[in-house]
Amino acid sequence: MDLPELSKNEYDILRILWKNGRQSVREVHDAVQPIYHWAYTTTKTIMDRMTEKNLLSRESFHGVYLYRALISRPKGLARFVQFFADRILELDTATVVSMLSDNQTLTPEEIDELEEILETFQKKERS
Amino acid sequence: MDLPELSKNEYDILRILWKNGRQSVREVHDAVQPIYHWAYTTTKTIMDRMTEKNLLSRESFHGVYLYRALISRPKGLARFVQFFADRILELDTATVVSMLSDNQTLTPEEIDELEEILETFQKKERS
DNA sequence: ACAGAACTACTACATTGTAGTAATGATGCT
DNA sequence: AGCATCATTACTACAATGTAGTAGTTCTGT
Repeated sequence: MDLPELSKNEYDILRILWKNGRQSVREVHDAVQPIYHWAYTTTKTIMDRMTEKNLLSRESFHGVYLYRALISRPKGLARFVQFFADRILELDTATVVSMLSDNQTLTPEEIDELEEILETFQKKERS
Repeated sequence: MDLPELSKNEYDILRILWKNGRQSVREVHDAVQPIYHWAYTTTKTIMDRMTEKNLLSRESFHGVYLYRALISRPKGLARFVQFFADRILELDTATVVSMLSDNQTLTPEEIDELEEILETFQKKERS
């Protein structure tokens, strides 16, 4: 499973699921509501497409589907960090990663994972 | 002219033009080549669409079109900074802006402009 | 003056952003 | 228990974006 290129929408859906574990469309929808003022069916469509792409899995639970993130947070973050460091800040990713780690947004294990992802990714990119 | 939502592609084209001033498709194309391995016509299409949206202007110069950015760098950056601070780092934009300013990626005037943009933007967003 | 190279306009098709509609299933009320 | 209503789902739709091909036009070197 290689590093996906997530859209903002997709990323924000994942963010909810990383935070709250498995949830229904309704729950995710209510959670993104303050940020995106989507119609309910918009949330649904995005989540279904993400399921097709294996970014999410879903299982039926008492008549409703519950969705779950299939990629880790470091994996979801990596390309954003890469892009932001590289092309907005124009500095190396290490500085940005250290902000994330100071910040305790990610656990130390997640930081490790992120660092490793970025390393292999950058190596591949240069070749 | 309100704050545009730029795609990564669009942003990277603008980045070239901010750096180098007015350029032909060929020049921009060669400059993005290391990052995106686009076909020449892809670069062209993106730039034409950006022209339609008034992100770029173009003028004919000895039989070739030269393109120029119509928005300032702080304007182009603002939404990325906003998104990144808010949803990736989950901290306020000030911290990120201070990185940009330490970094001398932007001139002090550009930093000022960026700060102002973010302020009004966030005010609007909350309302 | 013409062959080939570069440039431009137009077209194309898949994916994403955003949402509506119709069908199906669950729930509450009488 | 039976029906009206509400929520959920599947399917469809249409514009914008990502990515590129083709055909026509212009330039340039010989």
